[in-house]
Amino acid sequence: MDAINAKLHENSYRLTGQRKAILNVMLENQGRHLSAEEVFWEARKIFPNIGIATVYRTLEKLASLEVLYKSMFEGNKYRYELAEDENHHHHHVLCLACGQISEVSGDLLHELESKLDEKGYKIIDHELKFYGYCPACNKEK
Amino acid sequence: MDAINAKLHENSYRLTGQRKAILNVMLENQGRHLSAEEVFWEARKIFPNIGIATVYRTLEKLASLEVLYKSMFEGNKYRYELAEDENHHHHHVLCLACGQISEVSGDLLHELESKLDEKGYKIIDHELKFYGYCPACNKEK
DNA sequence: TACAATAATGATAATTATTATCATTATCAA
DNA sequence: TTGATAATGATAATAATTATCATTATTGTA
Ligand SMILES: [Mn+2]
Ligand SMILES: [Mn+2]
Ligand SMILES: [Zn+2]
Ligand SMILES: [Zn+2]
Repeated sequence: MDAINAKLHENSYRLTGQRKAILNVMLENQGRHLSAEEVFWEARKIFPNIGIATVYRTLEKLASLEVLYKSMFEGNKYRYELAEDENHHHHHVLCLACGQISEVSGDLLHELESKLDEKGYKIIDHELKFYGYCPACNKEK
Repeated sequence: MDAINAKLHENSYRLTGQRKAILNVMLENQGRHLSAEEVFWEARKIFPNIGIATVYRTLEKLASLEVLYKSMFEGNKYRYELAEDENHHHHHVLCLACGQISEVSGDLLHELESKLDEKGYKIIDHELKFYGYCPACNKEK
């Protein structure tokens, strides 16, 4: 939290009550991937008058500072999670039956990236999603 | 085109003039990734009265038959392209400077997929995107 | 401490892509 | 030819996000 505060301060972003509330929501929900609206309702429990615009603005700001990581799963809305590692993020498995999002840490993509380097590309980041069935749903069939 | 017609027929989807126009647009733009609106304007040149709703409906249908492949790049709108291979699709490199989308064929993901299999997942598909600079933009710097 | 500059907020309007509705028209199979 | 069904186009509705703007809060400085 102090690290985050410092990061905000560096960029002259003020750590207001609203932003604190949103950060608390994200900290309390580590491992989950929350939509802006979900964050909004959780944040209201801590800071009742917070507006949805502030939630969107704050999530955006925190994502741009890489405090949060923003991604899209079903293709209609963004979801946010705390960005643990500075350098590289993990990948996701989306269950086609129950919608559960689980995570994969292994990173076999450097090989492919270096192939692209050889071709003249400069790869900065990548995003990988798996679609399938989680162990629970897979067992049921 | 005959293969596509057969596919439509199997599912009792009629190959109307509008659908033919849209398919022509996609065939004439192989390698490109078109949004619904781009398809709409191109299709109007062939079939002037075609409506945007028909374009959306047709793209959706063709994607569900795997004649087209649908994906999202910048996070606001879907893009469509002809699906060449029945089995597995290619991956994309999005240039952070010029926005150009290029393609990668190599597929090193089976390794990761089999690791997930061992954990009890059943992986059906995956989606991989690289973000970086294309050779041209990379040279400029 | 008071003040002026600046940043942040909340309400709400606007935007954008997509989907739903529905009356009309086209196509198919018998 | 005809009746059933599918497809179409115009347009309304939806849903997520962004923009606007007047008001309020915070900050560093005099
Ligand atoms: Mn995650
Ligand atoms: Mn492609
Ligand atoms: Zn599941
Ligand atoms: Zn480029």
